[in-house]
Amino acid sequence: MSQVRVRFAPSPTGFFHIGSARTALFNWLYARHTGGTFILRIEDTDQARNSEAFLKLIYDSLTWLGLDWDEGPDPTGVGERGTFGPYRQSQRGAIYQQYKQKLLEAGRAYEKDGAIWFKLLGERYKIFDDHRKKEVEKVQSGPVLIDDKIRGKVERQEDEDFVIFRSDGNPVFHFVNVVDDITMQVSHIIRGEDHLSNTSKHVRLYEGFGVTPPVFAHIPLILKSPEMGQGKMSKRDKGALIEEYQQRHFLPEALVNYLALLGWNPGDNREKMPSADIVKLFDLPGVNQSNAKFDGRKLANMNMTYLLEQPAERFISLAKAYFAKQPAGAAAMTNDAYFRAVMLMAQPKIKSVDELGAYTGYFFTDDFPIDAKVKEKVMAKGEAKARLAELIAALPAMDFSSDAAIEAGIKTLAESQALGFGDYQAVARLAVSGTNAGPNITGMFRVLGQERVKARLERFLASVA
RNA sequence: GCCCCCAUCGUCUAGCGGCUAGGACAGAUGAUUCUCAUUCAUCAAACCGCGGUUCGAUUCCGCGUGGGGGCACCA
Repeated sequence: MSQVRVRFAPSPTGFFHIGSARTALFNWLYARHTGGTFILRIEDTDQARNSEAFLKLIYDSLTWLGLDWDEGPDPTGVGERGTFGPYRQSQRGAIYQQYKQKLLEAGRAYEKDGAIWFKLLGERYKIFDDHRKKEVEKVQSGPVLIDDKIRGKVERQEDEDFVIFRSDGNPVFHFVNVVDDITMQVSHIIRGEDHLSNTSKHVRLYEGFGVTPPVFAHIPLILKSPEMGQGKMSKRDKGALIEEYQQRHFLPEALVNYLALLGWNPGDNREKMPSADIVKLFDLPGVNQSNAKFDGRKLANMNMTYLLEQPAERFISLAKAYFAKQPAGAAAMTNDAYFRAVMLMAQPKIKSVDELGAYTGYFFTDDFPIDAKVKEKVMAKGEAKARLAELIAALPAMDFSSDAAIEAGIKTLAESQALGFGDYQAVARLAVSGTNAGPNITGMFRVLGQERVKARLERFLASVA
C-alpha cells in the first residue's frame, strides 16, 4: 500500500480562520492516523494580496494548535523540510513552465488573447449564454466522475476550456494546485466542500497530464451560528480567527478537540478526548456530509473542562503568559509564591484564562472597586456592621496557618455569638474583595494574610460607618 | 440563470427498515458548597413537506421546500 501524503495549502492573504484550521486539522489527523506525511504548501501566487505577516500567522497558528508538518517551509522562514520542494508556490515558477510546456506539446493547451487555455477533448459547438450575454464555445467532453471519500460518487460536466496562465504570465490556482499535487505526490486531497465544484476541472487537468488523480475527500464547511446570521463563517465574524483564541489564552487542545467534533465524531458518545485518541479514531468515512454551524458556547465549555484538569504547573505558566500581557501584570507577578497561591485558588473557579485579571484583581491592589449592588444586598442583611466589628476584634487571636484553622476561628466566633459561618462570610468577602464571587473566604484570608485582611476589614467598616 | 452538495432537539451529533429517537452544549428547576463557579439530579427540546417502495419508514427512491457552495485572465 502506498504511503499517504496529504497537504494543507493556505494562501497568506488574510487572517487564519477557523475553517482553515479545521481543514488543516483533518489533513493532519489523517496523516497521523495513517502514519503518512503532512505537507504544508504555501499558495502565495497572489502577489498583490500576499504578506509576510500573514505567512507568519499561518506558521504561528499551526504551531500553536500543535499541527506539526513533515514537509514544507521551516517556520523560522529559513529553509524547508522535505525533498519535494520548494514548498512556496512563488518559488515554483520553473516547474509551472515545464508543466505548461507538457500540455502545449501534447496539444492540450493553446494560446488565446495572450493567455494560455486548457483544451478539453470533445465535439465543439457555439451557444449563446443568456446569463453572460455572449456567445461561448462549449465542448461535449462527457461527464467527470469523482469518487469522493466523503461525498460518494459525484458527477459533473466540464464544458468550457479554461485559462491556466493569465495574459500577465502568471498561472492560475487550478493549474498550480494540480501541478503541485502531482509533483509532491499527494495521495489524498482533503479540502473544503467549496472546492467540490472545481474538482471536475482538476480531474481534467490530471488527465491532461496523464496522471491518475488522487483520492478526493471534501469536508463540510463551517457556517455562522444562528446569532451571527447566514452563510459561511467569514473572517469578519466574531470568533472566526484563530489569533483571537490565542490572544484570549484558550487552550489549543480544547480548540482542537472542539474543531475535530465539527463534522466528525468517534462513533460513540465521547466528546472530550485527548488528541492522541482522536488521531487513533479519525478516519475519512467518519466525516459528516452536512455543514456545521459554529457554536462559541460549546467551545467555551470545552475550554473550561480542559482548564479545570490542568496540572498546577501548566496552569501557572498559562496564567503567567496571560499576566505578562496585562497592563498591571508585571506588578502582580513580583511575589512569585503569592502569585502562585492566588492563581491556584482561582483555577477551579474560572472558565477561561482571560478571566483571571478581573477575577483576582483585588489580590494585587488595595484599591479595588466595591460592587455597589452586592454591597447594598449584603449590608441590608442582618447586622453586617456588627459582624464586621466582631470579626475585626477576633482577628488578632485567629490562627492563619491553614484554611481549616481559619474556618475553625470563624466558626468559634460565630458560635460565641450564637450565629452561623455564613453571617460573617458574606460581609467579610465584600470587605476584602469588593464582590460576592470568588474563592473560598478561608483561602482568601490565608493568602492575603492576617495583616492585610485586618486592614481591609477596618477600612471597609470605616467607609460604611 | 446554470451546475454541485446537504437536510434529526436552538447548536454539535448518534441512528445505517421495526428504538419510549440516545448523548453533549446552551436553557429551566432542584440538591450540594461559606459566596461564586464546579459537581449531581430532574425537566423541556428534533426526524422539513408530499408522494412512492415495503408487512413496516427518521432510515431506501422521486419531487418539492429549505440551507450551503461553485460557475473569473481570485485563491
